[in-house]
Amino acid sequence: MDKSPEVLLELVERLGNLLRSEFRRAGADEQLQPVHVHALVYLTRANRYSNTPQAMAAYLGLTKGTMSQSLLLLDRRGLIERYQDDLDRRVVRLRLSTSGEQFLYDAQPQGAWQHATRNISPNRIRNAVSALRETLTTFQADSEGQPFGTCSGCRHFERLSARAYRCGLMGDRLSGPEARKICWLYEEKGGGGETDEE
Amino acid sequence: MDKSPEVLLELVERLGNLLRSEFRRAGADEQLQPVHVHALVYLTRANRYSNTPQAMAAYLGLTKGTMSQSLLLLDRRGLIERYQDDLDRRVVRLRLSTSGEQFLYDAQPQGAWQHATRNISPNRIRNAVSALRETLTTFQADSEGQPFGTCSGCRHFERLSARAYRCGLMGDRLSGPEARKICWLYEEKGGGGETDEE
DNA sequence: CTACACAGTATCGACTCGAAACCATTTTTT
DNA sequence: AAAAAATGGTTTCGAGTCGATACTGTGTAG
Repeated sequence: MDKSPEVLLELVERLGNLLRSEFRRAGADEQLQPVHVHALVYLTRANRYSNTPQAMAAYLGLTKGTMSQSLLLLDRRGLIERYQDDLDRRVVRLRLSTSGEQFLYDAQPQGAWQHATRNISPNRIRNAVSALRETLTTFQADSEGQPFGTCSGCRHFERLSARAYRCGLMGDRLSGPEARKICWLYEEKGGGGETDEE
Repeated sequence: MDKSPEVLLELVERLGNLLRSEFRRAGADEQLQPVHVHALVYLTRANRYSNTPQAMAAYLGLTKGTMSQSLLLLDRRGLIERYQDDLDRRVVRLRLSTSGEQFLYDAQPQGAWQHATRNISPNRIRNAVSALRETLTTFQADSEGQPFGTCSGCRHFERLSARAYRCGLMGDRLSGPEARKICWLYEEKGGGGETDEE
C-alpha cells in the first residue's frame, strides 16, 4: 500500500494552483487572465509546427473556439501578431510582438518558480523531471493522444551535422534553437506509436 | 547553464493542464466546473482545521467571495453539507454528502493519473515527491505564506502512543487517518518559521 | 459597551468556457 | 471538373468563474 502516487498528484495539483495564481498576479497590471499569460509563455517555446491556434488550444486544454477568443484579445492588446501561412491559407500563425516580449520580461511570470527551485540540487531536479516526463507520456498516450515534446527527443529528429538538424516527418531543416522548442508532431522514440492493437 | 528547472516547470504546468481537463471531463455529467471537482477532492483530504471555506479558498488560490459562490452551488446540488461550528459561530464547516462521495466514486477524477503512474517505480516517484515538496515549501514561504501540509510532517505534531496523536498547537487529539490529511496550520519542522528577519 | 477584527455572504461587471453554427480553404470522391 | 467531405478558424450564445467591494453577523480587546 504505497500512497506515493497520490502524494505526487497532490503536489502537482497544488503547484499548479500556485503557478496559476502567479500567472494571475503577473497579468493583473495588463488586465490579463492567467490563461492569457500562459498563452504568451507558450509562444516563447513553440516551434514552426506548434505556433498555431489549434496546437495552442490542445496544449492549454481549451477548445478552438475559446482559444480564438483569447487570441483575439491578445491581438487587440498588441501582445501577439497573427499572420497567414503561405502554403495553407486556412492556417494562422502566431508570434509574440515586441510589446509581448517586453511584457513577459517585465512581469516575469516564472520568476517565483525559478526562485523556489534555486536551492534544489540539479540532480534531484533531473530525477523529478524524469519521473514526471514518463507520467506525462503515459498520460498523453492514454487519454487523448495529442502529444507535445521537444524535437530533440522525437523519433523524427535527425542530425545532419554538428549543428544542422532536420525533421524527418516534415522534411524541414531545423536550427539548433528551434530543435529545443515544443513540437506538436512529437512522437516518443522507441516504437509504441505504431502498434496495431486497438 | 542548466535548463532543468525550466523543464520541470513546463512539466508541472502541462500536467496541471491535463489534470484540469481531466477534472473538466469528470464534472461534465453533473455540469460541474473543474474547480468544483477540485473542491470536492479537497474535502476528502481536509482535516478539522482545513474543512472551512477560508482554508479551501487559500488552497485553491481563490478569494473568499468566489469560494462562497462555488460552495453555494455545490450545496444546492446536494454534493456537500455546510454546518456551523459549535465554538465559533462565524465559521462554517464543510463535509462531503453521500451523493458527493458517490459522485467522486463514479467520476474517478484521479483515475487517469493513477493509471499514468502505474509503471513508474516507487523509488523514482518518491524522489520526485521529495524535490517537488521542497519546491512547494520554498514557494509558499516566498510568495504569500499560507502553507499546507499533512499533520505527520508538521512541527506541532506529537505522538502520544503507538496510535494516538495530538496537535500541539491546538491541543486536540488526532486519529491516525486524520493525521494523514491536509492541515492549514502546517508548519515546517526545523525552525525557519520564527526567524525575525523581515 | 464601544471599537475592531474576522468568517462568511451578496452583488456587480468583465471575462472564460464549451457547444454549435458558420465561413473559407484544401482534399477527396465521383 | 464538379460535388462532397474534411479541416483550420471565427462567431455567437448562455452559464458560470472570478476579483473587488460592500455588507452581515459573531467574537474579542480596550
